[in-house]
Amino acid sequence: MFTYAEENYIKAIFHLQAQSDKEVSTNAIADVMETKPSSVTDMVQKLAEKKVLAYRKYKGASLTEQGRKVATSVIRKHRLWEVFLVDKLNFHWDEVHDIAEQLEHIQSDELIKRLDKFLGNPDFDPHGDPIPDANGNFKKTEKKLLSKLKKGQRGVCVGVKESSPEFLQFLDKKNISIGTKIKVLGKEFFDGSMVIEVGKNQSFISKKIAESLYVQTN
Amino acid sequence: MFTYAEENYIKAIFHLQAQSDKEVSTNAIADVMETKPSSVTDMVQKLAEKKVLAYRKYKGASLTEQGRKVATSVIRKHRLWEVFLVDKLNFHWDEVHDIAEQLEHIQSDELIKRLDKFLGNPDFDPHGDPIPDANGNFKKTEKKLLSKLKKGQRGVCVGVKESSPEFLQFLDKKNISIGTKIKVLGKEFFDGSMVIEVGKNQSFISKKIAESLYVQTN
DNA sequence: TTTATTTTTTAGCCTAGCCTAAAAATTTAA
DNA sequence: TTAAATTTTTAGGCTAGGCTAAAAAATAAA
Ligand SMILES: [Mn+2]
Ligand SMILES: [Mn+2]
Ligand SMILES: [Mn+2]
Ligand SMILES: [Mn+2]
Repeated sequence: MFTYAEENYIKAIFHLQAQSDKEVSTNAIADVMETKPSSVTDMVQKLAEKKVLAYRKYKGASLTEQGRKVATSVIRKHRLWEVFLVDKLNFHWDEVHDIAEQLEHIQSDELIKRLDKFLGNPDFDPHGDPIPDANGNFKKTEKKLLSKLKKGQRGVCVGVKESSPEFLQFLDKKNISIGTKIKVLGKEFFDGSMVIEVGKNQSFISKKIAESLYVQTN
Repeated sequence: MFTYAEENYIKAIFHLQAQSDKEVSTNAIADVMETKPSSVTDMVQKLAEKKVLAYRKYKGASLTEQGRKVATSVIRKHRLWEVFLVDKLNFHWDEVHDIAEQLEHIQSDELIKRLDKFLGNPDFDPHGDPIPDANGNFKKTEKKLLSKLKKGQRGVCVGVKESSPEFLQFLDKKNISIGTKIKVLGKEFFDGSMVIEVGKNQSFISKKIAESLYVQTN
């Protein structure tokens, strides 16, 4: 139905819209797709003809319901495969993204149905990102950025905002992973840095890090 | 390194050479690839430049050592994924080929290493075809066509020469699968048909079928 | 409210992989 | 050993998905 390139564009636009919700600019898409704006214009015009997005010249693109359906399907596949790689093949969470980028394009509804079952119908991927169901619905959770916590508050790490290998490896060094309990021991107003307790140890965390970690408080 | 199309051509040429060993003709390749001979000429010329095959105008193509390496790697992946689909996701053996055609192109040595281990380092795929090791070596077996058996001889089904869903579903109806014990009760000289014993039942088998089933005698 | 800058689109070109039609080489038949 | 049939290659064209350079529109600055 859709080529790999088309699926990747649709997915990228979905993620961009998740941030701002408005129409997505040509340049923004070119940025995340690592292509030139002129190539993006070509592609969004084709995707508009295919009815997966609405496109207004000089204004931008926004996915139609059909487009959202395609996007969530690809995202569902990506995240299920990541669970497979970590849970079944014992990959580390910083190694799975690139392989999942390939696997997400494999076409077979039956395969995904069975994979989902085989994995125990997981709700979250190894980075704490929610896995949409077959209808494209995400389970809502009340996670917040670690940076929002006040001194003395506790939270459980439930996700990462960015899942680059570099950042994930940094978290490993700090002994932080999904499920880790974190307590804010101190917070520096001036630069937003924090001192946190992880297990029996305490760590210094910059603002940048505190803004890349999702926690759940209860 | 190689595109999907290139990998598919290389794999097809490998399989054609496995039959005859000589140079493979343009038409033969076009046939199995379901493309036109002119497209094949284009592609083999490109693959010759990439050193995966030797090509002599009007004579045909034959894989180099490098080409064989690529082919066996793709075949290894295809068959390992088929094992995964059948053993882990409970697909039936007639459903897995098309999905494996996609999965065989996923690029990650580490993935295949781990998948192989996860599956228990299988030697054969669900159709009885040998899975080459990481160096491209196939385990030799002394299988023969069921049609070679004489009246009274027994054998165990170890493979199918052709694995189209239609044929596999036909075998299901006859209660034949990998590991099934078969005894030749009668053989018709005139048309090569056979009467065989499968479990407690007996079946009539045409020559075409008897020439599509591999058995091992001991 | 002009002018300058930035963003976006258009025009034209490229490669991969396919196609058809025609030419050339090879093989088979007479 | 010529003629006919088949196989293979070449020539030219098409679509997908990129690119650069130039034009046009939108936005920001003066
Ligand atoms: Mn990922
Ligand atoms: Mn993820
Ligand atoms: Mn197969
Ligand atoms: Mn097989």
